[in-house]
Amino acid sequence: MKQRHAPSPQLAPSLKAIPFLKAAAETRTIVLTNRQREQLARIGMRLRLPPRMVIYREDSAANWIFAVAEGAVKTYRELPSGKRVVSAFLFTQDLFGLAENGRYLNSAQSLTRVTLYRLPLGELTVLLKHDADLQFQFLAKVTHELRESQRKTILINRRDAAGRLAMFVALMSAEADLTAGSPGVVQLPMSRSDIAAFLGLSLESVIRAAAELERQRLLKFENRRLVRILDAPRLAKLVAAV
Amino acid sequence: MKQRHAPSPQLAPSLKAIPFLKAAAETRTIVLTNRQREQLARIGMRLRLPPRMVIYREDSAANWIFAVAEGAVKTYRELPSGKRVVSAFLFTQDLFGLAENGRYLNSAQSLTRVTLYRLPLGELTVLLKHDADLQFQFLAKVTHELRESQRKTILINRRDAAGRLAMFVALMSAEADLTAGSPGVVQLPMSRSDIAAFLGLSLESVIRAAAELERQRLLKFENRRLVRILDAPRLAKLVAAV
DNA sequence: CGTCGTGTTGATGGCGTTCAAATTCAGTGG
DNA sequence: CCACTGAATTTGAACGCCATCAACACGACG
Repeated sequence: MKQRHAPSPQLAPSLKAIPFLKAAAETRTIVLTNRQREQLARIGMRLRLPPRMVIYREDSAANWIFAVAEGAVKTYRELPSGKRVVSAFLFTQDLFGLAENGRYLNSAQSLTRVTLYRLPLGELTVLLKHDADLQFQFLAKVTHELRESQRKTILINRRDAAGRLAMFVALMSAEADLTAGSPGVVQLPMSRSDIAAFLGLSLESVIRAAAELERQRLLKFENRRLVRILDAPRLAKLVAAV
Repeated sequence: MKQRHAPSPQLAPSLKAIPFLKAAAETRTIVLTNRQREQLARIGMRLRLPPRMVIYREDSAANWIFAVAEGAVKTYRELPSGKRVVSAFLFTQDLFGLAENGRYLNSAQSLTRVTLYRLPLGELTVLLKHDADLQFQFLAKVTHELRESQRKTILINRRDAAGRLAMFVALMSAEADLTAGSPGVVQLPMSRSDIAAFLGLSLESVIRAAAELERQRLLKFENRRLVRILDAPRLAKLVAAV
């Protein structure tokens, strides 16, 4: 019945977000207290899933919110035309399971082997209404996601495919920096099609953009799931050149 | 305290959002209690501003969050290239003033004469940490904005200018429905340039798209600030045809 | 009546989409 | 270890749409 003490930091539910209030330099991410993580662990369930598993479907009853402990997940929407749009890629300490009126707004699928925390929305709501500090962390997290979403909108507004792909790699690179790994080498757990569906480009355009960035000696696509950043300063310049 | 003496719904701070939990049909929007609105009114200040007034600038210290009581506001970003991107248009019961590390991420400007509530972020934070129910309403509101932002991303993904403009008019129409007004007639408090900057199109494309929608007898642009929806069903079909 | 900001129309070129076909890659089983 | 196989990726060619540049109209305001 009793949970083990002090769950591993990687595996206990935790959230990644830049606070909206001014914070000390080292407080770049919000941190849950051990007690809060224990509370979340108590109401939640830890799941391990293989790649390509559908976690939930659009329009189904939204009974849970999910926190990524390890691995990568994509959320996507099916448009009436049959096209798939990837709303977001989620990594360690990200939350997903956005709902409206008790229904999920998109579908979610694992990209890699993932470890998730599945939190019952009803119990979580009760918990949040009793623990304002915990809720504040969630508020900060959702605010963080809102910022990310607005950034994505700006990204999508770019007309040039190479610029969009550069921004995407920069994004993934920032992600990778948080999870260690050799600098300048970025893992891409998603397929080219997923990247295209995320960037709002055709698959072919993504590939041509990748070729263009290699031609410019900014990036080197070592293989399908690995990019090396060859010239970070020039890449940053291209990313900023909106 | 008697409910009858409630402050005017239009003017007291209030928030508009569809809840993420399943709710009764009539509970389509969240409602603050009178007590909560009084608390917000106590720490906040009511402002009346003329059109075209800059409310805050990108990168300046984010000391306040704003709630629209009446009127229309736009938030926008200046890109390095000098282009302006309109992040959002805000109307009655919307919240704006998104910050990161104590700095605003965009600028805000009034489009019409507006009445705002200006809430000091520090005091609001304290209030939220003491009143979990109130905070929950803010959480719901930010979640709502996140959904809106994701919808906008999908909107922007459309390639055809006419489709984007149709979606925009549909959006404004949904907005107008909440604030009364004759059905089928939609006010556009923003300029064509603003619409273009919001939709990620050139000004000329917006105008041509408008002409195209008139040619198809879907809309009639009565004047620069007024559209009439001529054929709602076909408009809806075009909007959905993503 | 002039002027400036806003809105409109026309012509051209570039870039991404689309359709089509070739090629590589990761499994799988022999 | 190697051949097989379907999926993912890559390359090529033509077309269409939107951005851009340029000229012009309109309307509010002095």
